[in-house]
Amino acid sequence: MKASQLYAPTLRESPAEAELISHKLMFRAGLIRKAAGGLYSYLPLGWRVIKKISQIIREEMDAEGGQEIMMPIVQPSEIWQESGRWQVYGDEMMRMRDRHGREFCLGPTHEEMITSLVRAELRSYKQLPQLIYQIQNKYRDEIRPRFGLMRSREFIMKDLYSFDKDESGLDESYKKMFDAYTRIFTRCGLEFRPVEADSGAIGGSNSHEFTVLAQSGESSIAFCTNCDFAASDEKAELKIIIAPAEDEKPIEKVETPDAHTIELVKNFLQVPIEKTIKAVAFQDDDGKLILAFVRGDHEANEIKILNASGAMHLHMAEESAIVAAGGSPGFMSPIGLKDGTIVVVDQTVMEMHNAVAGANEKNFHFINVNPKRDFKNVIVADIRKVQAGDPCPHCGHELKMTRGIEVGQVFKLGTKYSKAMNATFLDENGKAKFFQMGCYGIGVGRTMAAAIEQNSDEHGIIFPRNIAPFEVVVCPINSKDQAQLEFAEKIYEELKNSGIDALLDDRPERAGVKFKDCDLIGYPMRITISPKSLETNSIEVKIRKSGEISELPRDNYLDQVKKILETL
RNA sequence: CGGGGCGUAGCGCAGUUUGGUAGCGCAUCUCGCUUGGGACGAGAGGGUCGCAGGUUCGAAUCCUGUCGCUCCGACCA
Repeated sequence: MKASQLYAPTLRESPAEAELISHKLMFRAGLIRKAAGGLYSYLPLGWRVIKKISQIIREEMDAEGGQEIMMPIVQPSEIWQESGRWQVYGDEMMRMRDRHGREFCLGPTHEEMITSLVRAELRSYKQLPQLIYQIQNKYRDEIRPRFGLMRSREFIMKDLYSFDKDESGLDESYKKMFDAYTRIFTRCGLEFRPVEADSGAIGGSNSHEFTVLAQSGESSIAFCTNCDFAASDEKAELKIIIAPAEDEKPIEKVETPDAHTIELVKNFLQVPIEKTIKAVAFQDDDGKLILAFVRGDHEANEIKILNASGAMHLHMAEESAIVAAGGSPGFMSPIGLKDGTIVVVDQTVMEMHNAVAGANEKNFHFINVNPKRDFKNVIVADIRKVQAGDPCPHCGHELKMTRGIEVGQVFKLGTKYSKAMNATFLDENGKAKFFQMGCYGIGVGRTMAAAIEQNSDEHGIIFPRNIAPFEVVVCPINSKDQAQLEFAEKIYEELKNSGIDALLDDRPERAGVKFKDCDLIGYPMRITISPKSLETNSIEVKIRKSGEISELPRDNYLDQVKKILETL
């Protein structure tokens, strides 16, 4: 490809709306353009990257026995009615009617579609397992699309669905995909972690998210400094922290004027924050009060509280509800509440001794609270959020927190969809059984964005070689100098002939302009052709990532170029 | 859905307070000059000022409505 013919409009300035580095750079480098909120066109350079990522995904899916298919984007409502998700999905689903008034949606995902497809044809255990995938646009009418390709309404996703005859088969399929994902993101040049995740609304028993480490990420993860453990902050299971043993003192009520926050209480009573217990009040959809207690320096984890309390949804409690249950906002404890109030206490709180907690009376706290002795009728569970410094639940070493971008997830669905949609096969004994299913997604556009988010500097993108729009750009200093241009063209042809994905920047621009564009777009390697090249019969190689420059003799540069590319 | 901000040339913005017939930088086109890090000079093209209605002799500017974008939050996997 010659740059003079390439549709790659680069910009000096980024649009005002772009917040993330990756968003700005994708826009400035001419990779994408916006059509409307959350809807993007991929220009030639951007699409080349997408195709390279897709190809890596294909190769790894196929290596595990995946078979590529293509299902319709437009899906009939009936299959969604069957699974019950036509209602559940809500406003996030893009819906439409045809001329006869029949309802359809633009597929936000394809569990229903694949299940309805497969149940007609896969009838025997002998046909299992099956790993079936597609790479295709998905539609989710996000309440707030943002960050360019990170959260868009139309996005490219690889979704694979596994069908197994039993749970151990599913375990195997899951493992295959887990390993394939690890290879895919490694090949894409990403620094990532598979993290244990909450399986959320898609359902199922087991789930990992593949998260690219980046400060701008939307999800927060905890990871161990010693072992492989990593989990999303919502999911991370925590060990009980046992406080040092103490003699239990009798409980005592003390006046704590205006000390309605933990900070004020600890200062007023001169106790360490680890000796305090704080409350968070929620109500469920029916208005029922749910009080959660965690140690003063800990944060309550809503998801865990939800699971522990059995509620469907939680929202912050109204003051009146707290008062009605016998509590006093800012001065709450599980002691002396009215019967029937749901109280969830963090497991670590139960191990505290002679602690400080509210007295359920304005301006009063209890001291010398011993939860095991003093708390009655409470649910004890792990309900706090992980924080930096917590011990790893696997090995006990210190956990650290980081932010990340979720680029893929793997779910064990089990029989959730096969049951709902009555998808069965006959087993060895001729008995009908539900498929054990798994689903495995990768956001292709998001992977591109994440790669850029993780690989850039003040000059622009630094593409990992495997997903770069071109591996090498050949850049004559002065394209109007016929000798230089011819020299560059020869190099370009030689690179192409030896299988290297090269671009010739033959634009009649000044060298500075071309260099700036090369850096902005982020080709891993630039080969500069200058008058000196002609004189000494050599080429100059510049590595985008390191800025390193080297002279290579014209005769045998190809092997060295290949060798260097291997490292990028 | 709540709260803030914004819609003026492809991009970034000024002009709006105090109505008087639209401007700057970048980009684009032509010519000259220049060619190792976004040069310079001269010239040119490009905007129903988001849309609709109203006030006015006159509206980018004031009023009403509407659409869209965007940020924070809530919601959601």
